[in-house]
Amino acid sequence: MEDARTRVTLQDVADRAGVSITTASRVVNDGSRRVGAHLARRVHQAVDELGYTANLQARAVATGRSSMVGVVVHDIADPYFSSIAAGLIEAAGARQMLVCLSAAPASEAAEREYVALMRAQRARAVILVGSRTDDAAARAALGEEIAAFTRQGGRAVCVGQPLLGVDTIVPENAAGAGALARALVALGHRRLAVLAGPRGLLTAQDRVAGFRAGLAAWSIGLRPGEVVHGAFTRDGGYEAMSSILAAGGPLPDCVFAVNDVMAVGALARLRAAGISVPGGVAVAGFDDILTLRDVTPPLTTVRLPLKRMGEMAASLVLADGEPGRPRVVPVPGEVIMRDSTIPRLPPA
Amino acid sequence: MEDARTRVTLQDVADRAGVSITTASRVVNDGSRRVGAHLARRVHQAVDELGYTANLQARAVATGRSSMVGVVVHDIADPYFSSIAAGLIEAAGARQMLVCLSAAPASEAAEREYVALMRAQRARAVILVGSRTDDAAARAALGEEIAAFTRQGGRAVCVGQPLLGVDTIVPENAAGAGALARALVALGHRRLAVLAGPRGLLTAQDRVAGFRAGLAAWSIGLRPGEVVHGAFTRDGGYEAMSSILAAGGPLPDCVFAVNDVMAVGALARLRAAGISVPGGVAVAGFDDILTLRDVTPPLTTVRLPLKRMGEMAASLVLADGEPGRPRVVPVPGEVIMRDSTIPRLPPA
DNA sequence: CCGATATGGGAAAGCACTTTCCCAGGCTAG
DNA sequence: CTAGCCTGGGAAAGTGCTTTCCCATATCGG
Repeated sequence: MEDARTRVTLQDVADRAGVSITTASRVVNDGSRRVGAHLARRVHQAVDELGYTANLQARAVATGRSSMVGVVVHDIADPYFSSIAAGLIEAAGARQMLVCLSAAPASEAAEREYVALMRAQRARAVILVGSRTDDAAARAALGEEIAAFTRQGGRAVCVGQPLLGVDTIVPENAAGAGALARALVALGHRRLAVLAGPRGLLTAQDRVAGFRAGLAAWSIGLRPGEVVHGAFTRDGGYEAMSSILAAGGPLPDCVFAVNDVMAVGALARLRAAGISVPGGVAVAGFDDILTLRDVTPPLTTVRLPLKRMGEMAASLVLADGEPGRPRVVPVPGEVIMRDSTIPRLPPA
Repeated sequence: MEDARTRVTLQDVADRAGVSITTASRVVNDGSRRVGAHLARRVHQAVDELGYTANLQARAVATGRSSMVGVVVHDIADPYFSSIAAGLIEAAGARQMLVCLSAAPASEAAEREYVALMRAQRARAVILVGSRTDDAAARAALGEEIAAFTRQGGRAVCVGQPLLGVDTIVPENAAGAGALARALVALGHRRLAVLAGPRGLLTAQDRVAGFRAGLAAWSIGLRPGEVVHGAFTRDGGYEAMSSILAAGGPLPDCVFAVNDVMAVGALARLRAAGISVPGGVAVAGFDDILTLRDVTPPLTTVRLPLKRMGEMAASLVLADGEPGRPRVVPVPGEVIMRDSTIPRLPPA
């Protein structure tokens, strides 16, 4: 077996060094116990000559702990998630954790399946990044799987809504959208519309609700036709904007897309319609996606420290808190006013 | 130990079902051998009651094969990589592989380290996504680590330059840039400049070289001052464009940024300088990044099927070719002409 | 100079599985 | 009626590692 020859084990190392496998093991994971300098050298030499690398799987079985952490995002190609993932991967790498990534397109059933897989892998932790949905049944099933995972000794962390009973990094969607709404009204916008994202997604719902609350502070309401749903994507924004245009009435002063990606879609749709921004309609987004900072006109938005949020999630995995009392780490959003919401006329 | 109680093993299942651990194992991985219906039912029931999940690590140790594949990209927040990763993750997930992701910022030393980690994990495969560098020594060291990995039974796949002696998905950077150059000249552009990316990166070098070759077909050359290096990022493009402006001479007809992200930086710099695009200077990029399709003016570029490339890489992992003869899968780029390169005057 | 205490090495018992090999019982074919 | 074969169950030997426990030697205080 060519295979067999090349697969060198600790036993091979021990044999070649003329020591017991115990001693070889102690040398390889130095620190566990002192080994005489002479034998240690012999073992090291054998390791080099044989090109030995410890089998981490076997080690994990023997010790009962692994360094794997599972991360599930909705869509890694979406800059929102890839930014968070970047922070997560960097921080996890620095802490010697092995990150396994999976994509579960906003489906708690798929997330559940991945948590089950991580449970089978005896992963140290699982991190669920992204909005919860309003499907209570699916959420409960997911929660149960997570409970099984934590009961087994794993940690669970979520980035999104604190609805799973685990440590959670919570972007303040409602507060941010509220602040944005107030700022827009302060600028002079009076008739607002919202491109509201998918119906079931709580992040979208929170942002709409927060926006609505912010407007309410100025006694401004949103009528049904002024809230139009669509996918959380560029095309979703494009189409949602389309249906606002198709409705025919007078254009709103300002359109709030619940994320930047949709806002860009809306900009594209308006450009296609020959409507200038902000001259014809103002547009605002949410997230402050880095790659989207150079669109024209520059987009008013609510900045979320995405990369930082990923790092925070990674920290939570290590910092073991008291069980039963999940920690909640709120992350405020910062309103960034740019050209896309300059009012048609300065406020009277 | 609360821990001990909740960690249920196959032995526990066997005990509860009143069968041997052998039988329990056979039932759990059904298919290995027939088991009487009666006992099978008892085992299944025990599994359910105990909430048993097989320990995949232990299984991997026992069987000697794992389903893990390691992926290393330069920067997951970069849309180029996140798109490829998206394809990879989707395809790998469909094939029941577990994807572990790491970021190694264009450093072959870091990649080497990760390959070593995957070797220790006894991963089934490792996929290196991204440009090789011109550091031959580092590349050799990486090659050696990969060789050790494959010798051990792992597969290795690369997306980039076919320089590692492993199966490789090769974007045709030179050919694409060449085609772009010819198209730009055909449009009437005569004085060209290149924002060339980082010096050591072969992908950047290939694109510059291909562009140069394309121009040569029209007997047009690039003088030293017309090729300026910079980071493979938005800011890199911004600064490279800055130094072209700072040089003072007459503006080139068209600037080719070797990737879209840099092109967007260049657009931003030109906007800051009050130079219109394409009125003042034309700008072209490379990659056709999805999130950047809506910048203004729409960017002329060379489209690479990024997501598809990720899927192809995942396929290569499974399709085992003959050893010693690494496969090379070229991926052509498609020139996409958009508004950013409309010439100042129509060609005479 | 002797018993107490480090010190460092190794045998063996895990860890949670798979898989080979053996065996008992039931069936069929001759 | 019996040799031979299939079926399904289990004991036990791996898989590659860690860790406990035991033991021989060396060191040290009194």
